[in-house]
Amino acid sequence: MKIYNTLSGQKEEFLPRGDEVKMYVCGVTPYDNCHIGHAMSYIIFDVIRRYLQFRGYEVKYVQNITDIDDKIIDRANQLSIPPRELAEKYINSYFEDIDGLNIGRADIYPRATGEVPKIIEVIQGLIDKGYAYPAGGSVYFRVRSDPDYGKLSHRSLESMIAMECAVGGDEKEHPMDFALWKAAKPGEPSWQSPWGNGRPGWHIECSAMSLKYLGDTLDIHGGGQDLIFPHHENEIAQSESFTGVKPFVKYWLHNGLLQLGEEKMSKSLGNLITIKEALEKYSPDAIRIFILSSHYRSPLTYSEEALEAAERGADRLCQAAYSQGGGEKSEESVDVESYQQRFAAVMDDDFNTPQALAALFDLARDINRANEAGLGAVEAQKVLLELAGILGLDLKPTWKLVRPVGITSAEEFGVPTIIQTSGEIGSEEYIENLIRQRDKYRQAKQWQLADEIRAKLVEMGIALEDTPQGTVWKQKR
RNA sequence: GGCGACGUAGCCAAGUGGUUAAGGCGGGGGUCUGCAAAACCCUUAUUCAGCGGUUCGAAUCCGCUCGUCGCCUCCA
Repeated sequence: MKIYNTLSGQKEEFLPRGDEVKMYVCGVTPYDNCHIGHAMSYIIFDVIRRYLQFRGYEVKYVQNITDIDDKIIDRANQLSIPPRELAEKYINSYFEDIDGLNIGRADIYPRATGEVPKIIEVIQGLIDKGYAYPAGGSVYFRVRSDPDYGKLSHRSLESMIAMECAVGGDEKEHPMDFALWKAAKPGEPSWQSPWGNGRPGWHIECSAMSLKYLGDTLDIHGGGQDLIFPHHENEIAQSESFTGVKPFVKYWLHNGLLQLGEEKMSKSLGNLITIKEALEKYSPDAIRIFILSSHYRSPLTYSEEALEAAERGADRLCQAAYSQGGGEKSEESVDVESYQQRFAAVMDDDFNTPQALAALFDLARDINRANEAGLGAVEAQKVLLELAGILGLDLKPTWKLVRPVGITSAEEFGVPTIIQTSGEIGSEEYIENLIRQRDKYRQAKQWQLADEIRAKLVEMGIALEDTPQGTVWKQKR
């Protein structure tokens, strides 16, 4: 298996250090609802984890929650609620979102506020070794003490300072030095430390948590490309300086960013579509297909059109997974092995999900073809579901079958122009009664009346399909 | 200003030196169907932003031009 490593800028053979793959992905700062840019990142790493497991690896997956930072404090103050309450609310919202998108949960979700002792331990260690210094109640990392600083983002300290963006902090020795610990301001939540009351800086929690839960070296560390600098660069500096062990991370993986229109979708720009909004309009499978149909390292632009295309694609896969063959011949006619191999081969090449999806669509066509010819495709359908499952696609059947009814008396067509049915309007009972009524008209070859009912159902957003087994229907999204 | 990515059919999007340029959506024609729907079959890029170069051979490598985007500040 080959994986593209941001650190080397190349695809590398994937060789985890132990039996268990140690995987860490940067999580959310819960001060607002997540948008589909976040969904993109978490879906991609969910697929990577599922695929590793499929390939037989044990995976230990840790994802942090930054439940204390400037934005949480600001927003909480605006709303006049405690920061903890705000964070709690959006952590719950986050879990609803990932569950809704069929994203598997990480094994551990450590929270910054729950890891303060470990954070203090790491900071103290860095001070002791001369990599950090306290100043004015805060503690800063001394970037000049790390000769490797800039190796992930491929830039030099000189080039960073060249842009006179060196902001603030007269107390810092070097403009690029960054905070490990922030001195408490009045009214902010704070913790006691050897340097006075304060709270953790942004980058230090990830170092502390990954060291604590996964050890000195991780196999995979993931996140969006916007985290490469400064966040991940700083994590490397902190972790490698603290442990003296290199590398901190064997494979750095970064996903491309979701664009909305001409710009990156982001909370600060406010140009976003939340996961909840997306899930109201589209199925989880459609959202996943949309995201996985482009390579994870490429940027992707959100559009309604693309999501709708993905929705139809999801329908197509689902249809193929559950369609019934007409024939008696049970002999398997699809070469499932070639599809399994093709799927694995493209996923082995830096998780080429667009190619993996292409394989699934080809397999779906083969299944339909077999069914059309009355040949067996049961095994192929199982394989389709299995491979789709690696991409986190559920392919849940949405069609419901209504069996045909016989005509019991001619009177049933006595007052044919009035569509009447029992059950609460819009309920399943109501819909299925209408379908049975239409069925009777069809058997009596009263096409116009039958079509009238179908038109009424279509108006209600119900799609009908007449099959040899009966009429199936579903609510269109 | 520095670093990086990208520009492939109506739309989305793979492919990165050599047989017919994946796949999805959409469009057109057909089969099936009472009609539909779904499905299946055929079809939809002689060509990969433009211009040069390297090569027996390039969408794929190199240079330049144009255009778009990301990072360098909080961000998945």
